[in-house]
Amino acid sequence: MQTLLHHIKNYYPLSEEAESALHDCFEQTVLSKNEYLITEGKKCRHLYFLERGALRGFYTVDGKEITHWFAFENDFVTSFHSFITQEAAVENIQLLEGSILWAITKERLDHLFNEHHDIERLVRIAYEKYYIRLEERYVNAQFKTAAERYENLLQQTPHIIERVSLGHIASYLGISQETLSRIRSRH
Amino acid sequence: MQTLLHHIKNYYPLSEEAESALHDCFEQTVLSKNEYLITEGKKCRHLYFLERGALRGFYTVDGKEITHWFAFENDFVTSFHSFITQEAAVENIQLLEGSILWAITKERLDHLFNEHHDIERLVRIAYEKYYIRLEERYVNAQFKTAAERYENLLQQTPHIIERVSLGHIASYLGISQETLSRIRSRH
DNA sequence: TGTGATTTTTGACATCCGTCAAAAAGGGAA
DNA sequence: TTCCCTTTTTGACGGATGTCAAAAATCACA
Repeated sequence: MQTLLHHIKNYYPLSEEAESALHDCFEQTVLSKNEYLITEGKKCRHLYFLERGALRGFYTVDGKEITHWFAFENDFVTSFHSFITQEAAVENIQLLEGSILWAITKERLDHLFNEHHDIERLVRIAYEKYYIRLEERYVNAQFKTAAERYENLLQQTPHIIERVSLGHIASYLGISQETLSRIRSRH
Repeated sequence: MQTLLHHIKNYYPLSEEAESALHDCFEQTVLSKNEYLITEGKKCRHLYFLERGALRGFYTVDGKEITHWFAFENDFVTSFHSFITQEAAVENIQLLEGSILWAITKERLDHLFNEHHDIERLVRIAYEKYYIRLEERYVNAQFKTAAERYENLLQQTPHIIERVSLGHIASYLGISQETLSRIRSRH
């Protein structure tokens, strides 16, 4: 929990009241490897903070799993579309490692927004950072070669190789596992 | 200006004071076809609302222009990364048609956030919608074929064909103009 | 340590797409 | 209309990537 509060200060320094209100609204969730945090078809009611562990988000298309993001320590995660719209999720979130998460419901978060302007500001600023990050990923996905995307991933998340299977990484990069293997073999 | 205020109500209904404060902070900008709204290397100080017209955002890589978005009526536009961080822009925004825009500076917007909690909420909610839209574009870019992406674009923005050259559209789809031409010729 | 399951690599082949080059079509101005 | 410039299409070719199949390496757990 201290990790979460400490991390949040990177976005925006909260008042003590806001901080303690936040403290009261998050609940710890501990799950083990391969379990599911969110399953497609079900409404996603929580926003999670990942204190320790690793997750992946994926769609299933024609029976194939398409991993579209990974999350590690200090990431906020949820099925964003479902959390915001409160419609059924179209994606799954699975544990790649045993993980410790902190969860807050949408109702509680909305309530916090009403009570504490600075919490809404914090989230507004967090959205800005996450938007910029996604925009960068988008440009990479669309306009760089598979080899460049792989290099990029290694630079930004060097330890991902030790924590995530190459099959999942290939899927994330939008290429086949065989192609990733060949990219790696020619350095 | 009424268009802007009317459009904003789709996101969140503002108090009268907030609405009139907003009203005072936007300034009209009129530019003609092929002019630049934002040039790479320059800091982007404004967020724009596009009342009438069409724009494109693009990077230059190895002397080639890579269009990564289009904007039409009722879109908010800016070089997002530059506007948020106030660093130099890495992209250009160019007019595809003569356009009417409404501009607000970052300073004024931040000031509005402090004065009006509901304006910050409005923007927080707008970010959510824009994030979801980008997420969808990301998944499309990464995991769909060129032909599917083209079909998708036509469904979402049917009139784009009449307003944007095929060269720009091909660039936006991440394919060469020749490939787009072939996709179109086989329906 | 041994065994079976999973992950990763390698090979062969077809397909999609980019590039270069040139032709065709379209648009604007006198 | 005619001319010129821009946009779009078409053709030929090569390279990158996907798919299928099988071998090799690694991992999990008894």
